[in-house]
Amino acid sequence: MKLKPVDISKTASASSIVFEALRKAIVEGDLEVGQPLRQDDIARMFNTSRIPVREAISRLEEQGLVKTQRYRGAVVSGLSAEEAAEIFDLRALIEPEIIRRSVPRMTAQGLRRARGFCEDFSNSNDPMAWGDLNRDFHSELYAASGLKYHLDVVDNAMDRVDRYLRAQLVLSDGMERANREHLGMLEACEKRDADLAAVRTAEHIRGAKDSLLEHLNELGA
Amino acid sequence: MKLKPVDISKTASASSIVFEALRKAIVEGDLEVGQPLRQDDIARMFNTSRIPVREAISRLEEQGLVKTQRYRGAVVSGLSAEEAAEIFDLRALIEPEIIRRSVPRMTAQGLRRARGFCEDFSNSNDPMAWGDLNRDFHSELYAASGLKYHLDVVDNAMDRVDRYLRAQLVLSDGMERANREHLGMLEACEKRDADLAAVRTAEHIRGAKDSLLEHLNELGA
DNA sequence: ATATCGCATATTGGATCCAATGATGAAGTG
DNA sequence: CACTTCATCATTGGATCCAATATGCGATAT
Repeated sequence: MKLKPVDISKTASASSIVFEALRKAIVEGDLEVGQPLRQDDIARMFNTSRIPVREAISRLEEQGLVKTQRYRGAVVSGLSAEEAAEIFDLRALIEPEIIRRSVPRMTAQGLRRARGFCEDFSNSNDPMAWGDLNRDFHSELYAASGLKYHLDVVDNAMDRVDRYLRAQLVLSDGMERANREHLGMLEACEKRDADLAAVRTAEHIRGAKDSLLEHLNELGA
Repeated sequence: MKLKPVDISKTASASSIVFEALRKAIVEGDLEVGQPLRQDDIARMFNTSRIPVREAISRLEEQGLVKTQRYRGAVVSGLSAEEAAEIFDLRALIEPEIIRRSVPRMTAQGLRRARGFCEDFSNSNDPMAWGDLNRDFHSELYAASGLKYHLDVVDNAMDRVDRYLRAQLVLSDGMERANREHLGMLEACEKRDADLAAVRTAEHIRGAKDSLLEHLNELGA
């Protein structure tokens, strides 16, 4: 008899289910910036009491996804253009380093998976799916690095700007350009040219940032 | 009548008091790695119920300072040598960039404060105080950058390796060397040489990492 | 008419209680 | 004597209840 071992001690608790659901909803923009999170409402939605909801909210706050004021509840936190820019800058600093250390350790399967995400991304016509595929692609390229802490930091950074990233993709040439740049990154990885991959990753992120800021300015002006 | 305005809505809740106290105790090494955090005990210590304690613990987990298993509670999480090294690497990547952007914006007062921390650090004979003064010095140099998100990330990184940093300082020439390197960083800032400050910051962090790993190997061998 | 006060309601923070699960150890069985 | 079984206890996760605070609206006074 062969069984796939599953760590049963990690079965989801109510609070982590609520946390993940809220996190996803906030990150993907289903909940608007500034919208208050009513503990009662959320508890009813998940058929639980407010206790797990409160734990979830306090974890979200620790991640910077909501802001709470005592006795006044939590609201989805947004970013100013400057704050978003800063986070893109941090990504442009870290992710090239991750991919540099990842390239020499990438397997053929990993590269195939990355190419798969890249193609799915370019073929998809569903703007809702773009964000996920974009992240899948990046994550796949970074996974081989084995840099767990770096990946945590980048994941949080991407969470914080995810909604802006999605906006950037639907803007004018965002999609076409992301695609082109992804292919460039992928090629560099396949050629095992870590430095080139790093350079192209940095350019890719800075490009997304600049394009986003431009459009934000247009909207603001 | 003149009153100093205080934002009363930010007065600490029980859960945040517990959170800060536990965080400090873990970061500074007062709680040993692997030690379980009993909700009841902690609640008694703070004269509250377990509810705020649980919120505090879930926030600590979000920060990576404890690990919890369902129905088995939370334990203080430690780092392997590799994980500690990875965090130092991330610091060596980010902090030079922060200081580079900070240098042109530093005020004379800021530089004076930094020099003050640096001198206190070098004059102090209390190993317990070294860790704090070291962090104060770094924070002061970084503050002018205005890079809030970067600073958050670095703060968490420092929290995670704080106990190792303290260990490194008491090791052989750790203190003397940190002092020398701090002076070098400070000089560069005072000369308004951002690039030099960045280089010296990177060397400082990599030096601390190498020295720490060496000694860990000695202990392990 | 407007500003202020006060009360009713909504909402959060925390305490207490109950249920679910993991640890411990004693008794029974081969 | 080793090994299993099962009952007890300790501990966590969640529900319900109560207290503290904010918000909104209407009455009242100027």
